[in-house]
Amino acid sequence: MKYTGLMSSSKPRGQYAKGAERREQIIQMATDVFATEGFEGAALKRVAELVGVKEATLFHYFRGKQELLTAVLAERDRRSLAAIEEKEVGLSLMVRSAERNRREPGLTTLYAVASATANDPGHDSHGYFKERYAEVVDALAADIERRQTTGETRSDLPARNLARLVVAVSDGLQLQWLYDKDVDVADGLSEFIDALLKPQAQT
Amino acid sequence: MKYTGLMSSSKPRGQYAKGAERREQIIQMATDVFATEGFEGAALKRVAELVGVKEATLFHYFRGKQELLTAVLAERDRRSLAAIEEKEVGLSLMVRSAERNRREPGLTTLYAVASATANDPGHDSHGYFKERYAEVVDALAADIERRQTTGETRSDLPARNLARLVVAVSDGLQLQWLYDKDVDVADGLSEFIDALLKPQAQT
DNA sequence: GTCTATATTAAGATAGAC
DNA sequence: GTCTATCTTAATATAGAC
Repeated sequence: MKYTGLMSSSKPRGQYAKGAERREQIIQMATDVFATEGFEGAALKRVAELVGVKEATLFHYFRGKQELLTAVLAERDRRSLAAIEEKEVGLSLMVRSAERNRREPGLTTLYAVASATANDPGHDSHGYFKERYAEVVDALAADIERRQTTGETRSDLPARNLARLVVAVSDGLQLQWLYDKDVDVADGLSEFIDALLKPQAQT
Repeated sequence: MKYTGLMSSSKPRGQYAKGAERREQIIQMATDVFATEGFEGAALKRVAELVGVKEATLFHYFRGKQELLTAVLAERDRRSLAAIEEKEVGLSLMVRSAERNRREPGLTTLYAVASATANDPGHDSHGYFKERYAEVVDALAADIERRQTTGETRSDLPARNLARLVVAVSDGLQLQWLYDKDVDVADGLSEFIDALLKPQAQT
C-alpha cells in the first residue's frame, strides 16, 4: 500500500543517483515484485514507488516492461553463477541450480513462464533465451564429452544428445512442479543423471 | 493466410446451426487462428467473421478468450487420441504424439506456451493442465510398471519416477525446439526411452 | 561560473479492464 | 464511463568537466 517511508531515507533531497546504481536498484526491486506478483500482475508503479522514483524514471533506464523482465532474468543468472564454486560446471551445476530454484519459487515460476512465452522472435527476451539455451547445451556437452573420454560416462550416445536430454529433464520437471509442488526437480534430475549417464554394460 | 476450418458457406442463409455444431465450428476455426496468430495475437473478431457469426455469438458459447483456448487445447487432445490405434498407450503414445506435433507447429507452440502460463490457479486452463499431467503420468506409470514385471524395462527405479522423466523429456525437448527447430522431439524421446528403460546390467 | 551530459519528473496519450 | 497500467513527450534539475 504505502511505501513512502523508503523514499526520503534512501534518496536524500537534492541528490541524483549514478545511473548504474539506480539501474541496479530498479532491477533488484523489480525482481522482488515480479517474483511476488508475477509479470502481468506486477505494476511498474509499485516498483517505482519502492525504489523511490517516478514511473518515468524506469522508462529512462528500460525501454519497457519486457526489457526490465529480461534484465531481471539475466541478473538472476549472473547472481546464480557468482554464488557457485568456479570449479562447478556442467552436470553438477545443473543440479545445484535446481536446488537454488527450490528456494526461490516466485523467480523460478517467472523464469519458466518467460522461457515459453519468449519463443516469439518479437518478444524482448527471445534473444536472451535463445543464446542461453545454446550456451548451456554447449557447456553441458563439453562436460559430458570429457567424462566420456575418461569412461566415467556412457559413450554409446552423442554427448550433445545427452546434454539436450539433461536440459530437457530439468525444464520438464520444472514444468510439472508448477502444477504439483511435490515434484522435486533436483532429486529427479540427480536420479536421471545417475541412471542415464552411468556407463552401460552390453545387454 | 489460409484458414482451412469450416467456412460460412457451410451455413445456408436463414438457418441456425445446432448448438453443438456451431460450438464445433468455432473451436475448429479458433484452432486455426490461434495456431497461426498465437493466442495474444489472435482477434476473436476474426474468428467470428470466419465462422460467419457475430462476436457476441462466441461469447454465448464461451465465457471468454481463455475458455475458448481451453476448449481448443482439449479438442486437440481428443482428436489426437481418436486418430491413434486403441492398443497404443503409454510410451508408444508419447512418441506418436511427438511425431504429430512436428506436423502442426502452430498448435504445438500454443500448447507449450499455455502449459507454462496456466500455472496460475486463476488461469482458465489451469485445471485442464493439472488434471492432464496427473492422467498422463498415471497412465505412463501403469504402462512402465507392466513392462517392469515382464522384465522388458529396468526395475531399479520406481515406475512413477520414470514416467515423470519421460514426460519431462517430452516437454523439455519441445521447449528447446521452440528456440531451435533442428531439435527433433520424437527422435530425442525415442532415444531416451530406449536408453533409459532398457534393463540394466549391474556395473 | 558556464556548459554539457545525464537524471528525473510532470503531464498526458493510449489502451484495456471493469 | 471510470480506473488503472504502459508508455511518450518535453521540460527541469543535478553533477562533473573545463
